Formats: sequence, structure tokens, C-alpha cells
Amino acid sequence: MAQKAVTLKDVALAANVSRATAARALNNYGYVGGEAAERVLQAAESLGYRGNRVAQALRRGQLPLIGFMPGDIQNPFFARVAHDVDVELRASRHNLLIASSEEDPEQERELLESLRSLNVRGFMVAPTSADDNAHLMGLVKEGVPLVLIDRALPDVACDSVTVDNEGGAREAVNYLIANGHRRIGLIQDDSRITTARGRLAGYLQALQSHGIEVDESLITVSRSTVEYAIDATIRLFSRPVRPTALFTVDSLMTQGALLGLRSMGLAVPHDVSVVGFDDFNLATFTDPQITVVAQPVAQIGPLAVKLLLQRINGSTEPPHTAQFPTRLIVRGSVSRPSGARKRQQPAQA
Amino acid sequence: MAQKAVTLKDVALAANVSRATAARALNNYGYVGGEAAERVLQAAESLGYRGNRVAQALRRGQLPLIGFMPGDIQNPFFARVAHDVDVELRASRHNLLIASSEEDPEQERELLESLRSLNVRGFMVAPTSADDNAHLMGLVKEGVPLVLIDRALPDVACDSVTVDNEGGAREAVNYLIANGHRRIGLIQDDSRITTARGRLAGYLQALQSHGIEVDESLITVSRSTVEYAIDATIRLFSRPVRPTALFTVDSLMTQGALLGLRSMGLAVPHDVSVVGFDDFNLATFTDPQITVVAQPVAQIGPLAVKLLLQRINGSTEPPHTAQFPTRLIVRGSVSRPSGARKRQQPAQA
DNA sequence: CCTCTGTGTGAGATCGATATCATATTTCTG
DNA sequence: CAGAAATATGATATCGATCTCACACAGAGG
Repeated sequence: MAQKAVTLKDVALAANVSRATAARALNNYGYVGGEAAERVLQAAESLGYRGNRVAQALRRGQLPLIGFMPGDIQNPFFARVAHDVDVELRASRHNLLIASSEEDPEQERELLESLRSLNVRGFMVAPTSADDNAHLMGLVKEGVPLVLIDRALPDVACDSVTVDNEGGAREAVNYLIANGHRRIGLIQDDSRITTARGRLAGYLQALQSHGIEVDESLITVSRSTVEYAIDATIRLFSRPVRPTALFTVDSLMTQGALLGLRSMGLAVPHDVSVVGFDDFNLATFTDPQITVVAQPVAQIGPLAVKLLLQRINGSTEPPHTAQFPTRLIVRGSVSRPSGARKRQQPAQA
Repeated sequence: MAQKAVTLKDVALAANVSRATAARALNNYGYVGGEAAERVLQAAESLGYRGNRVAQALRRGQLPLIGFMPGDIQNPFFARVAHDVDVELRASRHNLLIASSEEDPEQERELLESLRSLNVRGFMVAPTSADDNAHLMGLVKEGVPLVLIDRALPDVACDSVTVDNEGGAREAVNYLIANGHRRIGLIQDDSRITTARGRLAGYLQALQSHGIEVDESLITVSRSTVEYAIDATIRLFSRPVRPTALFTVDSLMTQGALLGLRSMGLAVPHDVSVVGFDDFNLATFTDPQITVVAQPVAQIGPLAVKLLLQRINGSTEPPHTAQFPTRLIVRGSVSRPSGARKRQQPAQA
């Protein structure tokens, strides 16, 4: 099929010089005669010489590629980060290899292996599991540049760019509590995932600091897709005693929750108050507008790239763990519980 | 930094055989003694031999990579396709290189060049421009496997997987006309993009087939992001004579339009009816639910992969141009125009 | 006992780019 | 004008995996 590409040898031949001289002319290093250089450049141009990045990579041991491994590229959060990373990386002539782990630790490991053997320059990973990460520690030990995005791992000594999950969740739930809610549902990711843990921790802290007993039955796990979240919501709200409020840990789940509630005929915020982690496009178009914990998405990709490039360029600084603050954006999806049992809520007045 | 990886040579040394024998044992071909093979496998295992895909690629001239070039990975449509492609490709041990063209033909060309020199096995491209595509024709001429996604190009003789843009748009606009609208706004992409052209054509056909004169001032161009679409909407609806209905050509623009209309205090569908191309998660949560032209997104990625792999495996069939039908999903965002001048709409009753 | 075939193995070439080294030529310096 | 320094160039090794080739040695058949 594909006719073979023009190689340095072809160029050298056409310019009537050796490969060595041709290489020197093209990459301008060493001594090259002006006239010879001219002929080489000319030949390269007319033959459409492109260079073979694979051969170059073999020579210098690395491909100018970055492996990007989100949980799911369809999540707008990761899509945004991927986009920003792609753009930033362009400046340093790297390309982006994207491979979703699909939140499967096994797949994460395998993909990492496979990209590793491609001599990728570095990785940006949103680790699927908080515990099971010998493979990541291995990377670090071998000195492979690695930046964790969205999810930090204390065990893995590398750079990370995250968000204050615990604080954000706490603020959200505090806000619900301040509005008189005590039965607050939580729809969260698989608890392997560190962000899920952080957000759960924030949820628990908020409840406990207000002396509200934690009811395990209000905590539901869902995959991070709209469809799963719809199911989870329906499950949660089909129980005999319903939550009066709901906190969802990412935007796809928030959307799923909204759709689930609607399908059950429950009105937001009349029947159920909702706060979601991560803002989304239509949060202000829904009726009511949705109150969310916003993350500074736009800052994550660029910072991650900066850190990664520093490592690639040999920085041996101690790991830099950036954690951005979140911001509660109050809109209209929270009100006081309608059928509230007043006695249980002394702080309400 | 990164300590050097285990090479075949190391394995051979450890197993006390030559590189040739080690290679034979690992890839089982040719004659290898049972005992020697055993030792090699053992050594490879214990040393953690991974193989160097770059060296392999140099040898056989290709990297098991596919270049995927969407207009914007943040568009849920492309994110979905990318995800599906990623998953499908995994089965044939290929990885996905994603690089957004950001709808810039120049960038598309450059990225293509740069991925080309990586000896990528094939490309999936959503071409940014309908006209300016010598670079893609070049690829085809050189026999590089290429599948166009979402946007076909008649000039480029290669496989493509698209959707019936013209028909979908026509159906949408016909539906608006059937509901009594005659001043129908259009928010569309840059007209370089073939999908924009197709959808525009459908829009025009619908109008013309009903004898409605086309008013250029109702056609607005926006980039495909929520933000740009908000602006475009506001611009469109700030003109003295407003459209009574709006057709938007992709889901991000639909969302932007909804937000823009809301910001102007225009209610859907009371003041403005809306139909959007491409369905989206929250289309059924908004109030009203949004009527859309749905595309069979889930089918695009898998088919594109199938076609591309066939090419990679040497198929020389004539180009296969798949075009999926669209489906109008009627929800609640269209009603009869409120201030309609009845006289002009004889067909309304 | 001596070919012939089937096994098993290593040496070395190859893929394409690049860096090192050695070898010319100049050109300059004293 | 000798010798040093600068310039220009080509041979060749290298990166790691793979494959061809040639060679060894076994047992089989004559």
C-alpha cells in the first residue's frame, strides 16, 4: 500500500553527499559547506522529505508523546482537560495519546504498560484506584515523568493537580444543612476513586459537625454516566423514607439525578433539593438552575502540562501537589425541605 | 532519569542464548529448542522484559497508532466517537492519538504532517474544510488508510462515516414550518465545514419547498461552543424583526442558544421555538424539553474502526461511504408562533 | 559409513536518523 | 613556509527488534 516515505538516504543521494552531511545540513549542527547544505535543503524540499520520527525516537530513546489516561474521555471535565493539554502540548511539539482506563484498574495497568513500551515521554493519569497502584509507583521509581490529574495518591511520590474535594463537598453539604436538610442523599463514584473518597469525607464531616447521624442507606454508588446515575437516583428515591436533598459528586451524575428525579415526578427543589459537584453548561438553563460546587477546570490542564514538562526536562524537585479550591455557586436548586419534621431541626430558625 | 528498559539483548544474555534465539522464543517462529525457549521466557519474565515498540515499529515500518482528528474533543459528539473508537481499537492493540484541529485547516494540515511522520497506521479525520484538502487527497494517493468521520468530502476518495445532515435539517425545519413558523433563524458553524453546508442546504430546501423567501439576516455563524453560541443568539435576537423559531446545528450551539435566549428573557417555546441538531443529555430535563434531530452516535465509531482496519489490512475495495439517517425527536420546544401574522400563513389551519 | 533431511543456533544485515571518529582540505598564525 | 587550527566530509557505530543466512549436529535411509 502506502508507498515508502522519502528517507534521509534518498535526500543524501539526490544532493550527492553522504547521509552524515545531509543530516548535518538538515539539523544544522557540525560543519557543513554552504553549497552542500543548499543542495541538501533543496533536495529535501523537492523530494518532500519529512523525517521519520520513529527512527529518531529509537535513536534518542523517546517519542514526543504524552500518555493521557482519564477515567472517561466522555466526561466533560476530562474532555476539557484533555483539550487544554492538547493545546498546551502543541507548543512543545508533543502529541497526545489518549486512552481511557474506563475506571478499571486492570485496564489502567495494561494501557500503562503498552504506552510505556512506546517510550512515551511522560504520563498524565487520573488513577482509577486509590489503593492498588504499584504500577504507578513503579513508574515513579523508574523516573518516568508522571503527573496525576484530578486524583492524588499519597503513596505515589509525584506531581499532582487536584481540587479540594473534601472542602467542596463539605461546603455543599453544609449549605444543604443550613437550609434545613438532615436526610441528605449522596450519589457517588466507586469508592476506589480518590475523588469519591474525598467527597464522601466532606459529606460525612458536614453531617457529623452538625450532629447528624449518618444513614448508610442514603449513600448510593453509581458509575459516572448519566444512565447509571438515573438508575441510582431512582433506587435511592424508591426507598420508604426519602432524602429531602441530594448531593451528587460529578456533573454527569448530577444530570442523571435530575433526569431520574423528573422521571419519578419529583420536583427540584420543591420535593428534593440538589447540589452537584462540578459545574456544567446547562446548569443555568434547567428550571430551576442548579446549585453546584465549581472547579477551576481551565487551570488544571495548563498546570499539569507545566509540571510534566518540567519533569521531562529533568527537574528533580520534590513532588508538587497543587490543589485548587472549589467554589459553591448558589443557584436555585435548594430550598427548605417541604415536609420537614421541625422538631428535629432546632437550628432552622 | 528513567533507567533504561530491559532489552532483548539483556534477556538473551540472561538466558545464555543469542538475540536471534531469544527473539524466536519470544515470538515463537522458526526453530527453537524447548529448553532454550524455556530459559528465555523465564529470563524475560524475571527481568520484566517489555519489548520496545518503537524499535519494532522501525523494523516493520509502522506504529500501531491511529490518529484521530476531531474538530474539538470537547464536543460531546466527538468525545463519544473518540471513546467508542478507543474501545474498539483496543481489541486490535492499537492506541489512539487524539489531536484536535480546532477547526483550523492550517492546524489540521500541520498535525497530519506531524502524525504522518510518526508512521501512524491510519487516520480518522473530521475535515475542517470542505474545499481545501489537498493534504487529505495526498494521504489517499499515498495509500495511507483514512476514514473521514462526520464529514465526507466528495473530492477525497476514501471511506467515510457520516449522517444525513441535509435530510435531518430539512426535517427539522419542515417541522417548524408545519408549526406555522416562517421566520426561522439558523445558527450554524463556519460554512467551510461540510456538515454546516449540509445542514444549511436542508434548511434552505425546507424553506424553498414551502415558498418561503430566504432571509440572509436570519442566518448566523458561530463557533461550536456554548459561549460563542450565546453571543450569536443574542446577536440574532437583537435585530429589529425577530425570528419566531430557531434551528441550531449542533448540541453545544443548541445549549448556547437556550442560555442566550434565557438571558434575553425570551421563553421557549412561548417566544421562540427551538430545534437542535444532535441530541444531548439534558435535552429532556430542560423546561421545556428540547426537540432535536438525533444522530446514531453509537454506530459511528465502531463502523469507522471497522472500515479503517479493513484498509489497514490491505483492502482495496472502492471507498465505502456510510451515511446514517437521522431521527427527529419531538419534545416540547416547538409551538405555534405567538404573534403570528395569520394572513401570511395560509397553510396553518 | 556416508549422504540427506530436519533441528537448533548464532552472526550479521536491516529499518532510518544521528553522533562520533577519522580523514581530508583549507585557512590562518607565527 | 611550517605547523596549527578551522572547516568539510564520509565511514561507521548505534538505538532495539527481527529476519535471513549459514553453519552445526542430530537421526534416517541407502
